[in-house]
Parts: sequence; C-alpha cells; structure tokens
Amino acid sequence: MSEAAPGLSAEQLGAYFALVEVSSLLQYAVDEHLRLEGDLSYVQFQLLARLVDAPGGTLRMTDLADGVVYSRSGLTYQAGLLDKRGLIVRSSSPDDERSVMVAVTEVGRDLVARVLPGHVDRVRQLLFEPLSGADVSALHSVLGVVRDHMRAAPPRSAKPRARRKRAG
Amino acid sequence: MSEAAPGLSAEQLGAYFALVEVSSLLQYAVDEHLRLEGDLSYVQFQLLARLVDAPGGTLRMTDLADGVVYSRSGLTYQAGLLDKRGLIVRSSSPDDERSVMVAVTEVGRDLVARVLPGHVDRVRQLLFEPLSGADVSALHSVLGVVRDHMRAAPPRSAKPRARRKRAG
DNA sequence: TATTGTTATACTCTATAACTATA
DNA sequence: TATAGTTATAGAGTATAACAATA
Repeated sequence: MSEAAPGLSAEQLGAYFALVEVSSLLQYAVDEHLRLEGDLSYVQFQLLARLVDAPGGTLRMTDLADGVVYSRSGLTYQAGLLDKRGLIVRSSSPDDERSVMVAVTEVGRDLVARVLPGHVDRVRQLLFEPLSGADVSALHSVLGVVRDHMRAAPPRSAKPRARRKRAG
Repeated sequence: MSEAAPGLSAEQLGAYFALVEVSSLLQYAVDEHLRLEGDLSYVQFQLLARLVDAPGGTLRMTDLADGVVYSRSGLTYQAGLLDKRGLIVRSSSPDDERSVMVAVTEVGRDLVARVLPGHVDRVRQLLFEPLSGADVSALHSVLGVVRDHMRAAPPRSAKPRARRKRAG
C-alpha cells in the first residue's frame, strides 16, 4: 500500500498513516485508563463529558447521541448502562412528550471529576509531551480545518431512519 | 470538560478534540467503504495491506499483529476469517516450527487492489481536500513526532503474556 | 522455562427491524 | 406521516485463560 499509493502523494500517505497510528495508540491508552480508573468505555466517558458541559447537565437523547454514537439503539443501550450505575437520570421532556431528557447526577459528575485528571495526564503525556507550542498550534489549526470540512457534507450521526444496501 | 480543563491549554484541548473527532469520522467513513466495497473490516484491510507490502507477501503471525491487533487470539480469529475466504494462506515456518507464516494469495492481492482506489479516494476527499501542501506537510511532521514518541515507551502491541489487575 | 499460536468461552458493543407513543 | 425512543435479537469483535507444541 505504501508503494502502490494511487492518487496520494508520499507526504499525504505518510500523514494519513501517522494519523491512523497516533489516534489508534492514543485511543487504546485512553480507553485503558478510563476502564481501569472509572470502569468507563470511551463512549460512556464522552457521553458523560458532554452532559457535564451541557447547560444544567441535561440534553435530549438525540442531541446527546450526535457524533458519539451512530445508532439510536446504541445510545439507548449505553444510557441504560449509565442509568443502572446512577450516573445519569432519564425523564420525559415537558416540551415534547416523545423526547427523553438525560441529566448527569452528582455521582456522574464526581466520576468524571475523578477520572478527568488521569485522562488529561495520559493525553498530555502521549500526545503533547514531544510537541512545541507552535506544533500544537499547527495541529489544532490544520485538524480544525479538516473537522469543519468533514462536518459539512458527509455521513453524520444517528439521524437517518433510512437503510443502506448490503454488500453480500 | 472543555471548561474544566485541568492541565491542558485551550489550544491543546482543541487539538485533542479535533484529533478525536477527525479520526472518528474518518474511521467511520473508511470502515463503511471497505465493508461495502470488499466486505472487509478496517482491521482486516490493515492486515492484508501489511502483507501486500511485505517482502514475498509473507509475515509471521506475531509480526503481522504488531500495532494492528492487541491480543493473539484476536489475530487468530481474524486470520481465520481471511483464510476462510481464501485471502491468505497459513503454513508453519521452516525456521521455527512454532511460528506460522501468513501469505497473501492472489485473491487477496486482487481484493486489496480493487478496494484501494476507493479507499484512497475517501481519504483524499475527507482528509486532504481542504488542506494546502503546507498543511499536509505540517500535519505529517507533527504527527510523525507524536508517533515516534508514542512508539518509544508506552503500551505496545500483542506481545506481553502478563495480565493486568482488574478494576471492579 | 519461555515463546508461538490455537481454542473455548464469556462478554461488550453495535446495528437492524419491529414496536409504542407523541407531533 | 414523521419523529423520539425502546426492545428483541443477532452478529462482529475482543480478551482471558487453558492448552499444545516447539525453542
């Protein structure tokens, strides 16, 4: 693949491979930490972190899902787990009886607070330790451009009800 | 989390989030393509791509695993699937009777060749379309530094036989 | 004894489809 | 009819531990 690189320059290919490897290793390390420290998967951590950041610690299920989970049932499953552990509470929305509002509990906040320092430590250690301020700045700016670009058009989160054709 | 960012600068946090989101979206898109086009998971594609690149299209199981899979049984499982489809062949090594050599078949090479253009297309479209040459260069260089750093010390691939303590 | 790989098994996670209820 | 969410279910993938065989 590195030799037969149809349509990508050597530099592009190198950047792509580096991105894949870096995010894979980072993901693995961070996953491991969250699991050991808080018995949380990365997805669960992301969901909790979102809620902690949200006004009133509350979001609709659908809004909570966006970008983190790619199917409704997947979110229901994860929310069920978090609920069972008392990290979130679900209640039906007063505005729209179809909607379910999800709120972090105190226990949930405490867990995030307990896990966050170590999480951040790992990220700093693995990702930022070897980088200068200029490097970080460049990384931020370039990845920001890519993110905005990706958000614009392509396959997004758990919205569509339609189904795709199967391969086999 | 974005407010309560203990120990990371705003720029670092932004870079981290952008990295996570970009690699997640890219991963999702590329996964989907490989599944539809070649009925391959990304892991399977990585394994095949490695073999295609390897001298003689052949690698030991353990060497094949490195960086792609984090447990021996996981590799055996994936190799079993690829074998069943005739994409690889396994045979015991002449040098070391314990080892198993894995080789891509013609069918395997053909599949990679068939899938690669579309794969590359998606990567170019999603990742590189909005980037200048200088951006790509910067991305490559910064991520290269990070990758080398990560490779140096931390948790690596499917080597150790030791086990870790459990959380709960 | 250490290493290579396989197997059995249990578990986590995800997605599809069918369903209920509300707008 | 469309949207929000749940449930049932099936499938893919992973990891641990026990195992056999070779170094």
